[in-house]
Amino acid sequence: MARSNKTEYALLGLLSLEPMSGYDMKSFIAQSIGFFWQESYGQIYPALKRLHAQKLVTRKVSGKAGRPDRHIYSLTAAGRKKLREWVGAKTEPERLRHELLLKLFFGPVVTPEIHKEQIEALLKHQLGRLEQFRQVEKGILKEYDDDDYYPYWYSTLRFGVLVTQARVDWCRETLARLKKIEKK
Amino acid sequence: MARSNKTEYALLGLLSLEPMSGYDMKSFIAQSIGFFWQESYGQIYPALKRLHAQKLVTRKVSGKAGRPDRHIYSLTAAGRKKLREWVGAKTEPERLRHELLLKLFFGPVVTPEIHKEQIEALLKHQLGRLEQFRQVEKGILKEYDDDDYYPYWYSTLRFGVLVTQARVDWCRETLARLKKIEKK
DNA sequence: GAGGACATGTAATGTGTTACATGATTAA
DNA sequence: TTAATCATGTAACACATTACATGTCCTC
Repeated sequence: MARSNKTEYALLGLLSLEPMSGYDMKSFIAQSIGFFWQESYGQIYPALKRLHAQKLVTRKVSGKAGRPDRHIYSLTAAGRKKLREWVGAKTEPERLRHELLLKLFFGPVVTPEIHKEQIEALLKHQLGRLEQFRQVEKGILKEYDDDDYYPYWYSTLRFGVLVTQARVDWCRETLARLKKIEKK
Repeated sequence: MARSNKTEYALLGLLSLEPMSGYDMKSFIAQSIGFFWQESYGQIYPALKRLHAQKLVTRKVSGKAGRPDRHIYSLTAAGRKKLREWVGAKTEPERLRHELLLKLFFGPVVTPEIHKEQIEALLKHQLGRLEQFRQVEKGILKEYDDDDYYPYWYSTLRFGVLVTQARVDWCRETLARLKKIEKK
């Protein structure tokens, strides 16, 4: 493993679903795993070049009239092997860097009112996401019910639901705690 | 705001608690907010230099025999003002980059057994953290009960407890789901 | 005619960790 | 005697986002 470039593994993973271009990858990510993973073109295109140089993917150029060429990448056997190794390798737990919690930690430097505004904004945001997850949950049930991928994709969605719900609960209990401070 | 350097605000915040050195900051962070915020010396020392150049902090050098000099920084009025502005400013929601979820999303590329191992390792880790949080919760109740900071520090801790508990729940339900796949 | 989708790519910039450099004191 | 703690700082490297560059087609 050593210094593993996670972007490269993410792209290999996407190609294990189906052959696609860098452009496809960006929009696929946005529509599916965007809430826990994101990549920019500035990462994707150089990474694809490196993967191609290592023969972990193949490239086919397909041109349509009046459209820029599409570079369609496919996984090679070596690429699939590399992907499998990564999936099986030890995963370091994520580190948070949570700006709102940091602000809250320095509490008395501002009024409780200001912290309340911050948390209300976060709560609103999380409730919106929760609603989105519920919508996706419905969609996934109808479309993919019998697919091999279904339990895996459903599991990632459930992560979103459970963690977002926990964050919503936290916002509410923290708002209540801040109200108590104001009364003093 | 524009391009705000979060490290600098974090350090201003720490100095709002009490004057301290860069070295102090690193260890303070590790013992308190480390689970949602971290800084390295490579960030801290240059940031302190910049804050000093902007007169947001003052520096006093205190030397003890046989020990390297300590540079003790304190917040200036301008620094405190800057800190308050940041706390009140809009906070962008955090973005996750969750490697384990990414691996899971590519599910059928390996056996369910491999995903189970991954999630069991995560579960073990999260349970350890949960236990730590419970210990800190006890400690905080005894020591800081009547402090101005108490509700704020307690709130950050509660975030850890609630979100970690949600992750634990997720691990368990996902393990159950993976078992069903194996049976097929 | 303005803006967005399509499509690939590089450059600049920001931001973060790790390794290196120095060197005394103290505890195992 | 080996390692950890104390203490500051720089340099190298890794990784990510955003801006820039190019250019057509299609929709409002």
